[in-house]
Amino acid sequence: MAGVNSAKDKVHVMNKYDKEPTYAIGELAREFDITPRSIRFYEEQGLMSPTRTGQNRVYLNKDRVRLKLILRGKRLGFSLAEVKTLFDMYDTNPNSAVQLEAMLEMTEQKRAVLKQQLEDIQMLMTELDDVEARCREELAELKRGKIA
Amino acid sequence: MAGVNSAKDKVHVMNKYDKEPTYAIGELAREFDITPRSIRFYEEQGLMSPTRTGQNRVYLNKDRVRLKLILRGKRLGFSLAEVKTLFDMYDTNPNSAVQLEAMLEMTEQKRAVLKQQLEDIQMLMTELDDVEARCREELAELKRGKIA
DNA sequence: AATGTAATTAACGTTAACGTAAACCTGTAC
DNA sequence: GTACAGGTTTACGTTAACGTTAATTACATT
Repeated sequence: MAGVNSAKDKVHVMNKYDKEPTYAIGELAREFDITPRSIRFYEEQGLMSPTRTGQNRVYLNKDRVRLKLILRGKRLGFSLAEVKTLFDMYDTNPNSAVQLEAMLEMTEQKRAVLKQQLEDIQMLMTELDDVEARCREELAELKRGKIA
Repeated sequence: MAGVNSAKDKVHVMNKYDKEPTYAIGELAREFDITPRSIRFYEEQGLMSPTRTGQNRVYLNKDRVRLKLILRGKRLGFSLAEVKTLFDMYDTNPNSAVQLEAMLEMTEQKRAVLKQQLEDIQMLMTELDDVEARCREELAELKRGKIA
């Protein structure tokens, strides 16, 4: 359905004195450079629940914020399931100590993973240095005619 | 088949004066804390080719080293396919000038990728720092009773 | 009326890296 | 002489995060 955000449509969800902006799925998709399919998938996983106009999804600011948080979580290396548990906690008991500590625990975990990756990368880099040095040496010898 | 590494079996692959150690699949699996299934899978993907005693796989030191490299590559986020191309490059014509040049080019590429990954990880870490700091602050305020 | 654009649901496809039977063989130990 | 421990192949199952049709609906424009 086109024109979800046209003036005519918006009459259904807000009036002249209540103009919270709404978004169609395509708009959000473009804004965050993802596909509508992804957004529907997030909903299917229980990460969002936009309202409807007829059968069309209508997103409010809170939904947009949620989407932003989902993507941010993904960038941080959280799975959708992990993001969902955070959301669920926030939904049932916002800003509780329990929730904050859960968040801290998760970030600690990710930090450990990242630390391991850093060490591995540094090890591989020195190994690359080795391989490269040996390559250059063999090449030099080849060109000096010492081999072949 | 049990006892691949028994003295009797080893007669087939080495004598009193040539004692390169051999490993059964289960030994390597335990040593690196993976399953035999994984090791067979790596072979299926062309990453290793252990010798056989009858139908049983027998691993030499070079195979063990390969396995170690595979696992390190995985920890670094390389796919098995990527690890394989690296192996293939090293295996084919290790001494030709052309191959050496190609290898150098490849290591340069990998180095660039690793550098990018390093930067990404560092960015993620600072983002995690941010999130964590805000969490701790909110927690502190909670405990000071400033928020119910 | 026809065309175009955006939306919907349903459901199967994809990729990587294995997990998990099932059915078999076989040397070693009790 | 049989049970066990470990090995074998073959092949289908699993997970995450979507991609990709397909078939349909509905509004907007020409």
